[in-house]
Amino acid sequence: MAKNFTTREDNYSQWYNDLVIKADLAENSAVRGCMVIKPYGYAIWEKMQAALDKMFKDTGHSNAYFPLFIPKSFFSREASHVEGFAKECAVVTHYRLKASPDGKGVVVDEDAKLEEELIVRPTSETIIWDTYRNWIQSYRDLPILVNQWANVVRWEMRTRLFLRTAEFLWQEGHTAHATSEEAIAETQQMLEVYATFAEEFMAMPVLKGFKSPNERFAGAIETYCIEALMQDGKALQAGTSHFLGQNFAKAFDVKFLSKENKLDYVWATSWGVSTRLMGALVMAHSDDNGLVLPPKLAPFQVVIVPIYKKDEDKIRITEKALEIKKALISKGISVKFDDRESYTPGYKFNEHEFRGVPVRLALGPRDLENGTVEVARRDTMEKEVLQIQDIENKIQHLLDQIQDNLYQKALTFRDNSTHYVDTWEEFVKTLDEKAGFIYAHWDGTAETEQKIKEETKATIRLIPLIEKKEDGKCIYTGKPSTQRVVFARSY
RNA sequence: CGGGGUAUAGCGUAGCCCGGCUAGCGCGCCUGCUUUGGGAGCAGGAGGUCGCAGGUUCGAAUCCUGCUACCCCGACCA
Repeated sequence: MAKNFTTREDNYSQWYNDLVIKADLAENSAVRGCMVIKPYGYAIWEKMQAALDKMFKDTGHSNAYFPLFIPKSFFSREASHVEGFAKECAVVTHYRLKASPDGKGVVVDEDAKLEEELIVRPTSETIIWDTYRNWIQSYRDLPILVNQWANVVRWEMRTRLFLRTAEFLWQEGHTAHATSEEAIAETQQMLEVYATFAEEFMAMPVLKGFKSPNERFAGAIETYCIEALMQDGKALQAGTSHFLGQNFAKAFDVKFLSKENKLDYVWATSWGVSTRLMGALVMAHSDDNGLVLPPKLAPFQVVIVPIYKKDEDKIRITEKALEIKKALISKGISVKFDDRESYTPGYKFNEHEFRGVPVRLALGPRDLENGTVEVARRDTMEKEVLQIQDIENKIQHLLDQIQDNLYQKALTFRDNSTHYVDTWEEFVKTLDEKAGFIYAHWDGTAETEQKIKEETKATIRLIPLIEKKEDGKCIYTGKPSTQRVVFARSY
């Protein structure tokens, strides 16, 4: 059991905050709402990036980079887009400082006022579509399949490490297509990519669906999303993919000539996931002993801790440990040999457990005698002693098992936290007593959705993609409905 | 941005009501010796603008005012 560490039952949000800081993932910075992502946390993000980036490339996308700053006028071009983001934009108004009159520090030089103010991007649709205008003349220029890895700024009132910060890292894909069908297919394809990533790499099951008009991205025709369930029964939006129709093409006058020599507006998509996934990852698997990482995203999959008393043991154990390390590396397993001398084995055990290293090997004099090694897995906290012989294959198998077990555990949890309700009383009761995803009928109006939100804080997380048509009555108004939607309280 | 709370060494805290501090303790840190199969022990040592700025007072960590940051609850949101 970790020292001075809040348990989930005791205070879930405190548990999360403590975990992020004590597992060395991130910390608050001197700038309000902005975090410092520490090396260990960033290493996990890099693993996520690498996996996603490969999936983007495999589906034909290329990376590019667009400016951090966006001319203010660009924003006003697409009406609902401005409306959605205006309240949380950081604005650059000047380009120079000068020594302050009292000689203490610097002040903004009022003479250096920008002719047109610049917005720090909260998302890049506008600058990108302004650019695409010059890239696109005919159907031969399409599709454009571009992604960018970048930071964005949304001036949030209340922030939490990874889950909501004023500045965050993400990727945003922006594609341009000749037809509506192709753009919709792209939107759905990227949703699948996100779902696959969440399930295969993060070991986190997700629901796929699309948003109600209320929850839709500002400027989109349709917003698709994946939603995951956290251990406290709250939902977390883990990724979004938007079909933007011709909204941005019209706003930025991006037209192309078709094969038939007809001029038409270009069809668009955009899609993104952010460092918020780090928060999702923490909350999906971790326990009261600290972080639990799926092997596919762990900075180190295996840590080897040597145990010795005498110097001669140390030499022999180090030699054997390095041998094991080499064998594991030959199988593509990432290994850290923790030979720090200033910490005891017990200390190291606790530290690596807290940081979520999937597998720990402990190697001492007894093991040398017997040709064995002690293997401890983080997900179940089980220990066993194995023959060193063929250890690389055994560990590889174990890592696969851990990855799978984490997914199954999360899936079982989600299944047990998914409820079907048909009456308002049941709905309110389930929300308060069980939380989780609630499938219920809704009359399809924004008013009803808003009322439900006001009364219960629950929102429609998504309208399931796989349409199971089922006649029913709206839990709030009793009006007819043809399909259940998913409600939950959310992050 | 509204309501509440907190701010003392790297971290966690005592002291604050009732001013007298040369600011105490635990963890961590440094040095040495002994240790090492689940957060080692002993000895010695370093480390503080008491969040910031004013004010009251012979004297302020302590009382007053303003500001800032963080936490919790709302509104907003990935």
